[in-house]
Amino acid sequence: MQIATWNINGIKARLPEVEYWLKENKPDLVCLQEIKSIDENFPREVFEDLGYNVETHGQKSFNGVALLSLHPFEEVNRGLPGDETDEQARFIECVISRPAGPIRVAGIYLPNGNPVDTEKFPYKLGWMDRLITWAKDRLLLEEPLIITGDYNIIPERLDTHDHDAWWGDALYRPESLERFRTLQSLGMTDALRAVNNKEAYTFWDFQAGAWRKNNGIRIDHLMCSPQATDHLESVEIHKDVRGREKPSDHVPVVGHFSF
DNA sequence: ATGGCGGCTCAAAGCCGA
Repeated sequence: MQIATWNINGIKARLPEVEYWLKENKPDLVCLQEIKSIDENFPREVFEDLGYNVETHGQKSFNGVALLSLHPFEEVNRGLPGDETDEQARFIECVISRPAGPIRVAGIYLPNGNPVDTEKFPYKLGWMDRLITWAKDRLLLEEPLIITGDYNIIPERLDTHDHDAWWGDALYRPESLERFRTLQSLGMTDALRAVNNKEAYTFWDFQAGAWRKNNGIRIDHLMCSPQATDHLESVEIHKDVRGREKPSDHVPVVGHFSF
């Protein structure tokens, strides 16, 4: 089974690319971030025609996440618990069923958090604290659990082209990394890093020739519970997608699992 | 990154992302 994450930076602008990529790769389950669309305007029929079940948690102009699955959804939950006042659409969770049992997947768009001297940074940290609380609860189920999406976290030095340029940014500083480490210490494994100990980026800025110069960072992750990690076979970063016509600034990351 | 690009929007210039 292939489970993928992709921050598409706007479904309206990216629909032809997403459609092309799905046809080429036929992943079982895709978590999309930054659909930048309300639920009513999401082009679900396009994906349904390709055989996908579609669930969205949209928002006007900004954020918004979606799930596309070739397998029926057994359960879908929208919004990260823990703060009733949070109106940003950044979390959607589902359960799909396989003969061997359920597989639980959460698609997340973790807040960027910049600039760090504004309310955006504590919002990011609070969101991560809520994610940790939620993950602790879900891990008690001892199911295959994959929390995947745009984490807006650079896990380590190997994941940036320029440590000095990024260190101190909301994506790469102690308060953010401490919380990412907490998630790891709970038993969530960084799938890419578990199978590949080399430089591997998932994002290149639109600006300053970042793609041309390979000035990238790795911020899109598949974090796997022990029961999911047991079935992890490989992880592919579809880097070529960044070089296509009218690309997103993120590329798809695909986990291959033996379930 | 003192933001150069790109997407979004009450549709021009401003907000947002990372």
